[in-house]
Amino acid sequence: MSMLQTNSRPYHHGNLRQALLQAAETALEARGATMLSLRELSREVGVSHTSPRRHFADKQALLDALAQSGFQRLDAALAAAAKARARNFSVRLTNLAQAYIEFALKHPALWVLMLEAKHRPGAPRELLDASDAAFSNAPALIRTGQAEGEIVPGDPARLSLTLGAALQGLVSISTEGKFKGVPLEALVPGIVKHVLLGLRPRS
Amino acid sequence: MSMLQTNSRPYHHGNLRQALLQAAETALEARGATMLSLRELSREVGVSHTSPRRHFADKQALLDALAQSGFQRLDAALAAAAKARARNFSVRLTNLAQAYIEFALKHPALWVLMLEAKHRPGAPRELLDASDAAFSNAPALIRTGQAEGEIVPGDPARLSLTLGAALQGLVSISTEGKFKGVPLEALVPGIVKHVLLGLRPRS
DNA sequence: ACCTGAACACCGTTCAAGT
DNA sequence: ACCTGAACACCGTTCAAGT
Repeated sequence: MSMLQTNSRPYHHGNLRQALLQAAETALEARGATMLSLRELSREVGVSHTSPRRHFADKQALLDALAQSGFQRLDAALAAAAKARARNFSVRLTNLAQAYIEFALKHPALWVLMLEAKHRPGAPRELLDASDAAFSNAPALIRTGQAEGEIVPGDPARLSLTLGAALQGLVSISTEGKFKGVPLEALVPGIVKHVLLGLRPRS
Repeated sequence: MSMLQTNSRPYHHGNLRQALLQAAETALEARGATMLSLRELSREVGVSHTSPRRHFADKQALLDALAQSGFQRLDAALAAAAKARARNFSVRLTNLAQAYIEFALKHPALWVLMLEAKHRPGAPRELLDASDAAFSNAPALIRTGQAEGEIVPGDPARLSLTLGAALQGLVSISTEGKFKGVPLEALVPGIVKHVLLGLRPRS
């Protein structure tokens, strides 16, 4: 009866949306996106299998919401890394890069989900906005670098595309956080150096 | 009866494995990986829903085989692009890059499947081998560049990682083949140039 | 408002059986 | 060898109904 209801789990659950997202993320990292079942999530959260419908139109909507929260957390992590003061520009750039890699390696399944969700035709606007926000951190730092004379002139978005793409690709190319046995974290400084100095010899 | 059998579709189908892979790829690009059903593929190919079992242990095995064939085709496309003769090195590098981008944009759903399959823990060795082969084209070209004095000395694998990652990331970052409205093909020369010359001003 | 239970039309996978 | 049909234990989604 109602006497059994507690504040942490009232009749109307109170937090079903958040509880479902949390359970989904755990299940996602543990068993993969293919194995994720709304019914199973409902069971874990302790609610009937039709309840999620109140908060998510369908399974895809739940996955989109999860991806969106991922982009928001990525944005926060990158912003924090970019804000950290450091003696020279390339160190700050490396810090941003490391934060990016760290996030991807920490939530590998969520990472894949984020990319998929973003690419899907008809992805919700909110999701794309969250993604754009996260990917605006690198251009902002590049702009700072230009002001300091550390970066060639040009459109910051275009210039940071090379760095951002290299980092994004580093994660995609690697398997289990490594490339040819070397952990990605150890590869980041080299990547940043190459992007700054280029592969062509400086006569 | 047996009189109705034709050479193109004998009783034992003859080509069920290939037919399933073809149908799967078509369905994949048309409806997405989530919507892909073995039973539906069986119906399309005209076979009972248990027949795929003869050729693929389970659904994942079929997807892995599809991803593997993707890597093999990517390898062929990249090898062809790298072989094409061109006056100077950076043009050859750009050609390779364009072939890479072209493949990814031509088969977007297959592309995602390939990356996922490769990242999945327990991915079959054959799949990883096919992936490694495809990703060996860039280091090979970098090695050539070093011989011509166009690329700084160093481990070709490490050096080409920056280029390969940048291209891979370019696809991942983009939505519907565009980045901020600009088609990826138009962005490739700039990326290659940045990777060669670097973002830091050349005094 | 928020949640439930029954019902519908699907799945993937297994297994004994057919040619 | 290769394929089939029935059966099992699941899905996602819909809908009328409960508090």
